[in-house]
Amino acid sequence: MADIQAGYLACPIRQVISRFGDKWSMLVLYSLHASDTGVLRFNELHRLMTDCSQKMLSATLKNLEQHHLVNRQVYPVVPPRVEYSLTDTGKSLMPSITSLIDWAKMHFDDVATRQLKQD
Amino acid sequence: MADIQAGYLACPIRQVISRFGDKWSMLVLYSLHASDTGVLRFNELHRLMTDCSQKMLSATLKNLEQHHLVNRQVYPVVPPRVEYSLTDTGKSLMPSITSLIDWAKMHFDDVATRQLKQD
DNA sequence: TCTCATAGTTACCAAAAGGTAGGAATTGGG
DNA sequence: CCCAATTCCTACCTTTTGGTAACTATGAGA
Repeated sequence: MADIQAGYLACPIRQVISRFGDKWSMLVLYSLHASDTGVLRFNELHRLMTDCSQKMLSATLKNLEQHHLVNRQVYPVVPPRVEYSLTDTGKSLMPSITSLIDWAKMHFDDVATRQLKQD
Repeated sequence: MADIQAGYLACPIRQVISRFGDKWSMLVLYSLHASDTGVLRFNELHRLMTDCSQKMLSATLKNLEQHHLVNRQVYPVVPPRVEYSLTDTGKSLMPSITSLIDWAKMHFDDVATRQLKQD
């Protein structure tokens, strides 16, 4: 309770929201987490998230890399090969994210169904 | 893994992001969760989140109410008294949110410190 | 020489989010 | 009669977010 008011920088919720509260970050993290090898190339990610533009995927990955949640491994070949994977910090975040996802799976089916009935 | 591609409506991450990925929703939920009685009036919430404008607090609460995460109890007195509290669905979300918060507390002190050193 | 593939970047634009300031409704108290 | 208190709403504006489309670099293969 007390720490809510304890200032902008000290508030963990704001930290979370400002870092992966955007439209695509969690999806990227979860995609990497859920992939067989834990490693995905740019276009592989893009194929998993077709409605994310190249621009946004690129920006999202850059942001996640800057916050040390994903690794970016570049192979100097042509055509370029770049592989993304979760850092240890990124991996440590996944239980919290999957917890959120599990909650959503349990509750949003109802909501979606309810909404469909109403519409 | 497979369900990422399974369409927009079926993706639980998008459901979460679109519902409480905004700037204030999680803060409201957590404020209610962390308060002594579990009940807060509009101005009490506002005092806990002074940098949230009245407009945004009002909009956030309306949104959370529409998604059945908070109850809105109106007492027809003058001046008006409106009390907000978590619904059972809202309460069921809290473990996931506190998990995220705990993760952030563990990891963002480092990040903040690192950033301060670099700046 | 022409094309293809990869992993982006850039310019431009539209939409959404969010801030500020003021209003509105009500009625008990001075 | 006027003001204060509470919970909003509205108009207006700025900032942020995100989309589209085109462009870049490079070397391998036709």
